[in-house]
Amino acid sequence: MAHLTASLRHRQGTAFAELGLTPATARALHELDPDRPLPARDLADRLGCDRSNVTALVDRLEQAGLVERRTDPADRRQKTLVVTGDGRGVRDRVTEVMSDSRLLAGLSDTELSTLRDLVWKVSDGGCPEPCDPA
Amino acid sequence: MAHLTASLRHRQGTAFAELGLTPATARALHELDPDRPLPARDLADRLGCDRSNVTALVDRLEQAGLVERRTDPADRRQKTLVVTGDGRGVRDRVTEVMSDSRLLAGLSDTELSTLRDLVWKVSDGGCPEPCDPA
DNA sequence: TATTGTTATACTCTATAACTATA
DNA sequence: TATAGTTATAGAGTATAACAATA
Repeated sequence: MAHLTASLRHRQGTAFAELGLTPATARALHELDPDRPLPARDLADRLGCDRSNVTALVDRLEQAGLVERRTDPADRRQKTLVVTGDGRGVRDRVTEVMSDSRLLAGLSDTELSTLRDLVWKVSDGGCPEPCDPA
Repeated sequence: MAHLTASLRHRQGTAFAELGLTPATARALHELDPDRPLPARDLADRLGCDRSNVTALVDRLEQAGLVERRTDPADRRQKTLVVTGDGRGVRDRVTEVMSDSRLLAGLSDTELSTLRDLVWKVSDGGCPEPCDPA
């Protein structure tokens, strides 16, 4: 198990680095909806982390030209996050990496669905929150 | 997959915290041999990280009374790490948590061995080093 | 000269708390 | 007063580089 998670993280981290992203910024980009602006607060919820972290994450995505901040006219406290044209392309690559096509290429369809079932069975027993929801 | 790794890390992190350990110190303690002193350099190799990090990790384990530093008489550059009596008990608990008995309790023996086989098959294709070995 | 452990430093990730501007 | 985003700060984890002691 430890072997699997280490292997997964290492390969994804390397692939993300080639896109100029860290694992956290890659995941943030992945959680954004390319077709609909998302308030920063909602992104924090999706990432399961505090809003304060989203600021730095989006700073870097914005600096890379992948995301834009826009003030919501309806509620001027909110800033919505919009994926740019460049951002869409990079986000697609991130999604590919996350679906682990290379990683799972060695498995047959049957093995793949068996693995998926077992993984779900194992992980469903646990807390759904990745971070402490206190 | 992401769900599984997040769930795993969350549960282990919580269990380690109850032992007064962080994930990294728990893993360091786990990699030590309770019956044979290990040079700090070898611990770094087992953890797949730089020697410089081992210093702080062992500092905390030593402060908690779980590990002792001893200068190797044969090569006075080396300091060997010895697990104390207290350390053995805590290390046993860490090993239990890592074997994930609670996590895997819902699976039958057959399912368990199938899962193990598939996980091995998937992870074997990757780089065995968790960190950048450059 | 090469190696062991340490220190100093930096960057990423994440958490809390205080601040601002809105509402 | 409550909320959204920001800033400041802290700690864990990990990396590189330079250093002292030893080989």
